[in-house]
Amino acid sequence: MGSLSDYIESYLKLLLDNGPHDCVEVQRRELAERFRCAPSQINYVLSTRFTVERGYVVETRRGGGGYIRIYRLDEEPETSGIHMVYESVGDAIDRKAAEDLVARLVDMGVLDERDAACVRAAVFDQEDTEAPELERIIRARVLRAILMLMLTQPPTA
Amino acid sequence: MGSLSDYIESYLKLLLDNGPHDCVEVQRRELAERFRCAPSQINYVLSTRFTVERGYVVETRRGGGGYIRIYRLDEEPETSGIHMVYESVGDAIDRKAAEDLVARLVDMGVLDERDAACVRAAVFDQEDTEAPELERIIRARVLRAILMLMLTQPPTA
DNA sequence: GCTGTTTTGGTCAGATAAGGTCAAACGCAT
DNA sequence: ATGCGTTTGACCTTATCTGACCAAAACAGC
Repeated sequence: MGSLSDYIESYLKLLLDNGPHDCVEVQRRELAERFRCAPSQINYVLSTRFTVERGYVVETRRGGGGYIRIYRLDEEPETSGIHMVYESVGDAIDRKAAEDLVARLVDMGVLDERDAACVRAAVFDQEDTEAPELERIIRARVLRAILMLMLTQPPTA
Repeated sequence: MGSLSDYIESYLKLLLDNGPHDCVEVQRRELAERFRCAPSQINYVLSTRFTVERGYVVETRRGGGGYIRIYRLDEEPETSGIHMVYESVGDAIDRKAAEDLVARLVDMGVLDERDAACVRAAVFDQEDTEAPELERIIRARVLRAILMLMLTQPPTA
């Protein structure tokens, strides 16, 4: 306990605790200056401590007026569907495994029927192409991305 | 949301929202003065945010009494959203065209922000693979499938 | 009707202002 | 001395903004 990364981490969590929302917006450059470190240090902190598995979502924008926005998710990461998605979806996944995952998420009550239908439209109701392995890889990516978004931003929220 | 371009964009959309028609007329120089920027900044905003793909048509005239007129293309909701999806999404589609379509559907009010975010997660926030053409084909299929579902089964319905 | 001047807007290359990536160096505990 | 988490720096990508120069439309005086 005492590394620069730890300090940056606590600083950001402090901002989250004190702010009115579960969200903070900072600038990489400004943060790096405040802590007198290389800007890429900030990326290191984000990628090791503010991951989805730990209950955070990070959103960024480049260019003039760029920013880094950190959202804190309210669920317990362990029990949530998020954890399951990370466990079940690897680099590649076949249709059946994907369908099973969606069914389980619906069962758990973390995914509603409409969301499930969207996911099915996006990843199952698709013809096969001539590149089955690439297809499994793309399916995994799309599935993970869309489920992550749905779970981190539930409907009506 | 903090860049000058963003402010100019919202200002113009505000004028469109408050005006009696789906059309607004401004002067480039006057706008540039209001926002204290180079006149060409206005062209930048127009060319990045008020494109046909996003549902706007811009008409200009030079010389004394010159103007910049922005029309917001207004389609009938519901049915035409579906129509647009069929028009815009062919056998294959690149990222930019897909993004523009989604932005336009949001603008039209037939797709809410969360659905849009899901679609973006599914089709844009994806790394490139080594098979770009196949990727464009899969993107088109996924995009069409998911948008059709979302439009035919709107949230809260 | 011409012609030149003024008033607009258009274009495009380059500057500026973010943030991202990755490999190598560092440093401490085992 | 090796391994892992940390830290840095060089280089890249994206988004925005400006300025110099160009083009068209209107207008004024002939």
